Amino acid sequence: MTPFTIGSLSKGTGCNIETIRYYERIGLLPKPPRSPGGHRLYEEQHLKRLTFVRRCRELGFTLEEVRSFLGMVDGGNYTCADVKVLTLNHAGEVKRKIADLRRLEKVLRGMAEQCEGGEVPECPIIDALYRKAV
Amino acid sequence: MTPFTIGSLSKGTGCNIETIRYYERIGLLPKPPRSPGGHRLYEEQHLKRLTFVRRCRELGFTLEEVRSFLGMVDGGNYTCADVKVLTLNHAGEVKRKIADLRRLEKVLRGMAEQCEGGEVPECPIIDALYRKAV
DNA sequence: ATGGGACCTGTAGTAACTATAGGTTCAAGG
DNA sequence: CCTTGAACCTATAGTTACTACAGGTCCCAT
Repeated sequence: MTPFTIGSLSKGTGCNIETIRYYERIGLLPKPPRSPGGHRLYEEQHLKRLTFVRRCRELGFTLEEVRSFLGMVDGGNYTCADVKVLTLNHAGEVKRKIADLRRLEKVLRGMAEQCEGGEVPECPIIDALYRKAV
Repeated sequence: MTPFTIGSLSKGTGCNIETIRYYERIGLLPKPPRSPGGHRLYEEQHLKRLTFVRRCRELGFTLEEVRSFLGMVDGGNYTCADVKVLTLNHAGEVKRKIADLRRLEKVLRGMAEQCEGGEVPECPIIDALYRKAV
């Protein structure tokens, strides 16, 4: 259980060093103790917390949402129901985003289909962009 | 064919005024002529160009991609094939993004399912975030 | 001629990092 | 013990694509 440096924390979490310092600056991670020379010294708890943050980010939660998760956890004043609501809301947003992107892909492929891809500068895609509504 | 103001251009395209000025600043839209008092005066061509830009943005192209479309159009040195490649590449990216989000939604719903939503502070979602890999 | 809405410029703020400059500390090899 | 170079430090600026001021000017209908 010897403390480790920011470089090790970075490797252990896959989170890059600048980002770790950034999280500390905005108050998402606690200020860790320092070595006599001023280097940050981390322990297991920091690694866990940062892992939590990164996982939330991978799931598409904003830093503010992560902050409120952490606030609940730190305060111990959350209920399972609270967390479930946040999670399902977020899942709903993701679903909407998927629907948007699906529509988008369809439009793009539709445009490309009308295009013969020849060596001429008359292109139905460009025309579509100039004229058609999405 | 009388020239119109930035407010009308904004209404005609659904693009907000600050954004129009921003596009001009970064060289995506040409600097239009001005009234004696310094107000911007637009014509049909500007409206078409801005519509093109907004449509590309709705389709998820970055401003740099839009810039290269416009460069091709302005230079007249593009072929239908060029445009098709860019479009299909972009469609591929969108497809990948959809796949990611689908995986994401599944994880989120899976986590929520394991949660009874009770009034207790022991929450399987929080546990999952602390422990499981995505 | 006057009031107020539309316009002007320039700057700063947003999210979530990433990158750079210019300096200090640490640990391993000689 | 000393040196060297990798890893660390701070502070600031840049990224994308806008958006939001502040503080002023213009235009046009009454």
